[in-house]
Parts: sequence; structure tokens; C-alpha cells
Amino acid sequence: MSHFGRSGPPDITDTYSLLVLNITFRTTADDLFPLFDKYGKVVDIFIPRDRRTGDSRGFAFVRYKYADEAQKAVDRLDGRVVDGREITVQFAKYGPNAERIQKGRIIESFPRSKHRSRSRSPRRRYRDDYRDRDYRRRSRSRSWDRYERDRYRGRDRDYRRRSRSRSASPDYSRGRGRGRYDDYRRSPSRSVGSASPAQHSPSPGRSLSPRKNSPLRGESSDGRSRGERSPSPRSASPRGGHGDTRSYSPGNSDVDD
DNA sequence: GTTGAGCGTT
Repeated sequence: MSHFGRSGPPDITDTYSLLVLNITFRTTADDLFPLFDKYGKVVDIFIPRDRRTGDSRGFAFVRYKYADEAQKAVDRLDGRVVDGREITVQFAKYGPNAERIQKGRIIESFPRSKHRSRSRSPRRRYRDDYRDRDYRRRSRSRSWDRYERDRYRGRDRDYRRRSRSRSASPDYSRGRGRGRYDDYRRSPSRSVGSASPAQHSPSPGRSLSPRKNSPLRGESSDGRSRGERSPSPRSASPRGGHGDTRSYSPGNSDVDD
């Protein structure tokens, strides 16, 4: 395995974690790697993503092998404009498991055999409080300046170009939706073959569900679909097999650039 | 297409 493992964190006991804040939502580890690797030996880069959407949360973790290099990277890259955004580089304050950490270095002072209730909330690891935070100060800035737009477009195309090889966009919504509509339209109740351009069909089409609140959805009470219901086995993973945040491969870049 | 304080995965 050349790349850093998606099997979890590597040997982080002797590494120094750096927290990179204020990065763009489109910045990936591949973009940060060359930047941070210039100032030292980068062991691993991890960018937390959202479980639901899969988008970046706007910050990353860069682990250095040596503290001096990490310190230099902090001093050098802190305040640096990346992707049109001024990033904030600082030593990680907490460990991956909210363990004790010192200057970004994880200190396992206690044996892991003794799991202790952490002060933090291990049950809520995700942004469940994003609503509160959103209401707190939602109106601040659109953040969409000319820089990000330009960068986003360029990056977007790049991603599309490389992702187009293996799998297309998650068309399950459209495909499945049309499939349902197709099935619905397939009913003899509707004459398919001549449309009425003069008047708009009472069927909203895709605006709202044609059977929006039918007492019976046709699948539950039907009974026939119960056994032969196909839950759209079209694509299990829209991201394909590359759905890892840290997809950069040091020494062996798999980018087909 | 929207977000922006913060501390992380098998």
C-alpha cells in the first residue's frame, strides 16, 4: 500500500498534527500536500468531510514527522492565501480521539485499555449543531468572491474530467425519478403518443409527486411489488472507489494529469 | 453554485 491508509490513522504517536483552518470547501489534501510538504515531511493529511453530503468541512489536519518542520510550516503557511482564502495553520489542540495532545504531538499517557469518558461529546461527532451556529451568524459573507468562483470552476472541470472515467454523476435521482414516472406514465390511463401542447398537462410532472398523497403508494398495498421491488441497484457508490478524502499519493501520484 | 466557527478517519 503506497498511499496512506484509509484503514484509519497511521502511526500518529510520533507525529505532530497541524490544524489547518479557513481553507476553502473545495480544497483537498492533494492541494495541501505540496504546500506543506515543502516545509517538512508530511506523514498524513486528513480533511474531515460531512457524512451526509460528503463536502469538506473547511479544515484539514496535516501531520508532520518532526516538530520543527511542523513549526516552520505553521510559521510559513499560517496566513498564507490558498485557493484565494487565507488559511490558518496551527498545532492541533486535540487528538484524533480527543486524546491529550501537546504541540500537535499526541501523548498517550494513559493505556488505551482504560477508556475514560471524555469531556467532549463522542456521541456527536458530526455537525449536529450547525443549525444553531447557522442561526447565530449566518449573515456574514457569501464568501463567493471572484477568486473562489474562478478557482472553483477550474477545479470543478478538473474533477469532472478525472471522475468521468469511472463513474458518472449520481444520476440515480433523475434515473430513478424518471423510472417511476415512466412506470406511472406507462399506465394505460394516459395516452402516450400524442401530447397536448395547447394546454399544460394537469400533471405537474416533476414539480410535485403525481401520487403525492395517495393513500396507497401502489407498492405497499399492492403486494406484488413487495417481492420484486428493485431499490435501484444502479450505483452503490456515486463516488466510486475513490471516495477518500486523502487521495494523494506521495511518491506515486495517481493523477492522470 | 449559497456556508466559514472550529479540532480528525478504519
